[in-house]
Amino acid sequence: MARKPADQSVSAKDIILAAANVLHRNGYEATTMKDIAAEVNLTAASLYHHFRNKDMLLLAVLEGGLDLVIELLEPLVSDESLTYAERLREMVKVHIQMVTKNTAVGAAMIFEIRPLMSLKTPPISGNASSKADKDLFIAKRDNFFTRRDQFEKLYRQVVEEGITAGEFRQVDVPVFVKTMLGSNNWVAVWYRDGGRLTGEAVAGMIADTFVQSLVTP
Amino acid sequence: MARKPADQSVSAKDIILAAANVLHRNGYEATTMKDIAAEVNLTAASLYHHFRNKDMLLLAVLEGGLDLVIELLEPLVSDESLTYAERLREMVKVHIQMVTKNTAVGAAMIFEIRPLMSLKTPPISGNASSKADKDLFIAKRDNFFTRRDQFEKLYRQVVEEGITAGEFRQVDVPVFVKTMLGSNNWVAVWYRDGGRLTGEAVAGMIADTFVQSLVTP
DNA sequence: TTTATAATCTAATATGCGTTAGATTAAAGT
DNA sequence: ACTTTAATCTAACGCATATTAGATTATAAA
Repeated sequence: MARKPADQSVSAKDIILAAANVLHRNGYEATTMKDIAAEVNLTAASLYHHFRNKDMLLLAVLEGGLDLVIELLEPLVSDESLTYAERLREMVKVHIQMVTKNTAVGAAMIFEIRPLMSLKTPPISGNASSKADKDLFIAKRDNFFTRRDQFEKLYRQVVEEGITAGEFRQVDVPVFVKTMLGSNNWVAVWYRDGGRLTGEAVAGMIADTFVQSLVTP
Repeated sequence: MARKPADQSVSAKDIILAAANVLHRNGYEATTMKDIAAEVNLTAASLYHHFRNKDMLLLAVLEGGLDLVIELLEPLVSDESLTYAERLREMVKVHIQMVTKNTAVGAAMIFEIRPLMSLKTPPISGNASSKADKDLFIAKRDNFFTRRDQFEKLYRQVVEEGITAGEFRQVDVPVFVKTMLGSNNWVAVWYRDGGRLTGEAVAGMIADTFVQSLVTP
């Protein structure tokens, strides 16, 4: 059928990974197809063999990152062998370590949301294929936001149940969770590999901060 | 000498304010000179009468926002009539209310940092004036980051002194402060006017979260 | 009233970027 | 061997954008 040789042939996954790196470095709008291509030694045009257009590629990055965190957090939410405080601590630790280690996750969490929100002014002509592309993009984008809500809901659930169980003090759950998410996501902004602290150490400290706040005797 | 008539003539401050709004809506790279100009009923070209170029204009926005928060936080840091917990609570409240009310502050705090970090590849020719512009930009940018450090230092000081005074538990101050900043800044991302809670209410809740965490008996 | 200058506009330039078209290369299947 | 098809390239197109040049308008100072 096809092709999958030695040094030629870069997989879609490779491209997604490269895009994640560039996204993390430069942000959404400042990331060019050329930049991404260069990261895998291709030309910009070649990327279109793997992805319909730029938005689709970047969306793939965000989806991948988000799916990864959700996959790791989900089992913790309902791990009956842990107290709610322990569940929350583990979640924060996993979340932050993903953000520091996996650039796609970092990208998915920060900065990249707004450009997706508003589908820019429809270019010009009612080109047939571009109309279909746009619909596909919108569908995928909506799906991304839905997953994002699911992600946030994981945190809410643990906090809510912890309150009900009397383990946590009463807080406004949506705001408290967003407060946590802000801190966790922000790590992607300031954390640098090889700095004073490891990602794990940072994760532990931030987990402590919120658990301490919640579990006041 | 000059001119400053009725309905013509838009001040630099007006333009900065407009730019702040657009920045807050669209992010750095997605903000065009045309967008900004439209917000004050001018053409893009007219903006160049007030600012040397786009970077300078946007930098003016960020500077303005940052200066404003610093100005408001500074007196709280050393207000001897307040406990450290009270100082911290007030700082968080002021910070968040600025972020929700003043688009320039929100812009200065989030999203807009990375594009400034890396001065993109020098366009092409060694145009004389553009070289000078670039130097000026770099100088102003460095100054911005310096102010940003000062801002962060305000928080560090209060936390440090609170620990020394025995009012707060022992924490890693740099990480704790960045954790707070993440939460506070993140508010600019999710807060919407007219939502379930006022900016003030949100500010109070987030302030509680961190004070509770710090002042565990 | 004249003059200087601030503030704005219209028009043009140049460049970077996303994207498309078409040719080329290399492997897999037959 | 031959054919098909995946993966890539080179070249080109079109568009939006930042920026510049030059003309125009309006006001303050003389």
